[in-house]
Amino acid sequence: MKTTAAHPFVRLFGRYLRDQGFPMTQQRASVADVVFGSDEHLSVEEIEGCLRARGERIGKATIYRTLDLLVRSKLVDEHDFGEGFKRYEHRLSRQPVHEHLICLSCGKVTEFRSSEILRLEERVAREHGFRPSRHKLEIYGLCADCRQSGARLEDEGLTCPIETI
Amino acid sequence: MKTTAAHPFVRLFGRYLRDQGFPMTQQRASVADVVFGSDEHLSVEEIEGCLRARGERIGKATIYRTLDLLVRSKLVDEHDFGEGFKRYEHRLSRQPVHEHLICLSCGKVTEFRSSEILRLEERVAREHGFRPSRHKLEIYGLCADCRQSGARLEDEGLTCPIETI
DNA sequence: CTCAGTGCAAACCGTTTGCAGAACG
DNA sequence: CGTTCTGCAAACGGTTTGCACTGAG
Repeated sequence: MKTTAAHPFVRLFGRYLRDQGFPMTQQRASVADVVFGSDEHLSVEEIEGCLRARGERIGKATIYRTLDLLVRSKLVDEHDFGEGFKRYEHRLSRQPVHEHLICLSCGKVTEFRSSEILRLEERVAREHGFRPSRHKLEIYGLCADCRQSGARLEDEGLTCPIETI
Repeated sequence: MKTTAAHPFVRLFGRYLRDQGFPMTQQRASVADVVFGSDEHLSVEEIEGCLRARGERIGKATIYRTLDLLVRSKLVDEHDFGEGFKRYEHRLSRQPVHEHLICLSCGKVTEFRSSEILRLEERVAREHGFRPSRHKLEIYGLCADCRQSGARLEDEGLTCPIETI
């Protein structure tokens, strides 16, 4: 049942479910509690691990189905950082719109805000007759820690840079 | 054999292969020719279709392996627009760094350049001790055509916006 | 001849789905 | 009690891999 220390934001999810005519089950509450209780960008595997660490065994299918509801509710964002699987991040207690710095060595994700990007989105969209709905700005590279521990990014490619053709 | 009308950029790929000690085969030349011959963002399925239309039957595995080489050579960029599969775009005859507008209704991809984004990348990275390697800016929404034909993006989520908590 | 490349089919892996049984209201 | 959810396992789909065969040098 795990009524212990349920994250307050879980109630918001409960409201969304009620609005949509879906019941709040203990599995849904548990998955939501894990997601709202972390400020990381969690993978399904990590979520499953957190649940198991609490002594709750919830099937992957249920986790996926609950994440789908959380994303629909707009309380949670889904990200694909090109790792071959998705990551999930709740949108509460943080700036609703933010961008990501992703370390190519350790995978750490850092968030940052930018107002310029909103202006840029607006302007570019206008120039193309495009109605923007959302954007994604990701900067990939090496985080401070990995730089210091001497991590390197392999670089191959043509010996003659294409610009010199 | 298809010596007919091979795209000149294929020779660059040949040079890369030679540099790496790999032979240029007719399959590799054909895949490269299709990619360099299009200014679209092609999926593997589309590449396979182009090859078939020319009367060439090349196995998917070979196409994937060749695309891997093309990406390594930095002559081709790999993109994931969240469709569940990858798209490939050659980097020649166009601005090497550019961003994408992606229509959520018809899937059309439009490119644009932005110098602000480079400055922004530089500044944000410096603020976080991050060494940037590349970035990705994608704006999702409705293209002009889809707007005119009355396309809509469904929107659900909480009835009470989270900002009002 | 030799060795890497190719093509087929099977494996992979994150994710989705079908269905029998459990749980909510 | 009916309806929805859950959990298992099988299915899915894009991508990767193993391996016998082919072909280039």
